[in-house]
Amino acid sequence: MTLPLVTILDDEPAIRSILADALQEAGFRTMGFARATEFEAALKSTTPDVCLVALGLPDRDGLGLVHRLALEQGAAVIIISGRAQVQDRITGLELGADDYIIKPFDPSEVVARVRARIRKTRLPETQGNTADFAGWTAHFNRYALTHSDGRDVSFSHAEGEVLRLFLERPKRLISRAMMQEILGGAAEDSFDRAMDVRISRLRTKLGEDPKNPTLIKTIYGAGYIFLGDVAWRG
Amino acid sequence: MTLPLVTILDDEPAIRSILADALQEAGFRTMGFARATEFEAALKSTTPDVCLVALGLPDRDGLGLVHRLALEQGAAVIIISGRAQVQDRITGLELGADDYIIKPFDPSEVVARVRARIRKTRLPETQGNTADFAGWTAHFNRYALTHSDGRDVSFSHAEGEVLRLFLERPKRLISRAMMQEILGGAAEDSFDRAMDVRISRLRTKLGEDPKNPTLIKTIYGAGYIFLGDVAWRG
DNA sequence: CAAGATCCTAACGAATTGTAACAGAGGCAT
DNA sequence: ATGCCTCTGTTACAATTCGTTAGGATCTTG
Repeated sequence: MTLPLVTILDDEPAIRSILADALQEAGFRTMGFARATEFEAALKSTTPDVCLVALGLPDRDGLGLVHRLALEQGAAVIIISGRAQVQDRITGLELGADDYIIKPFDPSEVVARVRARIRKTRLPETQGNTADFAGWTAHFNRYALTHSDGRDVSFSHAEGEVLRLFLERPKRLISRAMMQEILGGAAEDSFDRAMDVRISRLRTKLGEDPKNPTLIKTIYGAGYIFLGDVAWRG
Repeated sequence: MTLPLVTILDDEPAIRSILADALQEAGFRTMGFARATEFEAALKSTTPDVCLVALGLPDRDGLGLVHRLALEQGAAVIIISGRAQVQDRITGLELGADDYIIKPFDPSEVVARVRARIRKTRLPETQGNTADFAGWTAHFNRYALTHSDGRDVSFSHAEGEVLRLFLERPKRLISRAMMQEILGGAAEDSFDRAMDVRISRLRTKLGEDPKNPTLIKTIYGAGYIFLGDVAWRG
């Protein structure tokens, strides 16, 4: 897979470049933004692994942004702030931030904290080829799903890719961009219904009620999310 | 699932009890240990969600322990240390710690950081996704509302955002600005009735009497307020 | 009560998503 | 090769979501 992507949102160019340098040196890709709106626009087409967010931006109070990022995007969020009060840190963390770094900071500590985040976010080496969820057992080695009630459905390679993608990231939002990237990242052209079709077919095999899917949820304008507890084995 | 378990490993009884109190108050189970060997013995029979680990223990160098914990147990590890040098923090984080808190610390910040860890590890349980209020139960994971009288209404993502916003702040005034902030933070540009419409649709689904809303009250010129007792669970 | 600000909501439409139907590419046995 | 089957992207159209608009309702102020 590609290098982890770290976004930097701060209105001070100096800080952006310090962080970008340190992070790139440490082996990350970076993208910098001066204002929240730009950043949000970029989020539509990419999925960062870690987002560094400054508070006190000119165009928006960063806290709300943090909240949405953490909740919807499921990305790791690290606040970088000049506000050093304990209470500030607490509210930042409560709103969904993963970490809170106070200015002035040491770039290498930031790098270390980013690494710590990524370590946890990145998947622990796709374990096995069998996973249990919601009464189903997915056998990736033989391309089949078995249900505890006896049903036995086989799935194709393409369907398996999507299923695995979901089962490896349960309860996290998966953006279309990420899916394109991880799966056969074909044309970004929004005229790409291929992914929808794959998901549609997978839903059918899982016996989802089209009007009311319970396992694979669509988040309009954002992506999909797989609900259901997954247990991998072997 | 049961309450999240937090272990505290520190040789100073005072610190153990301060942390234990704060964490229990915040709704965690805690287990305290004075020395690493005890702690390791306990690990054989339990799996903590978060481990607070002091460095400079009498019987063992904490760093090695952290490393093994992070690597083998996969548990979230937060170092609590008196060593404040940047280099200490970096090596701690590099060795696998998730966070590094410096003594002296504020107990409530520790709680906030523990919560932040757990949120990422145990999304389902901790990130409350079910709440009861006024005869309704909101199931955020399946985007549905059920009423004790049997009604079953589904809601969209955008509606869910608003509902959650309210349920997380019952009986408190929520200004329009705050809503813009936390929700789709679009343009503050004046003519934004989008929020009104969202609320309107939500009210409809809740079966509010338009003339006399009992749950979502409008405070003319100030914002909204959600009345009704909310009980989050799971 | 008038004037103006603020809020509600039905209706519209752009964007996004679901899925049935079609078509091309291989695979495989005949 | 031929015919049949499966897999999978493409197309076309239906359905859904959700912001915008606009006109009316409601509130505050003087």
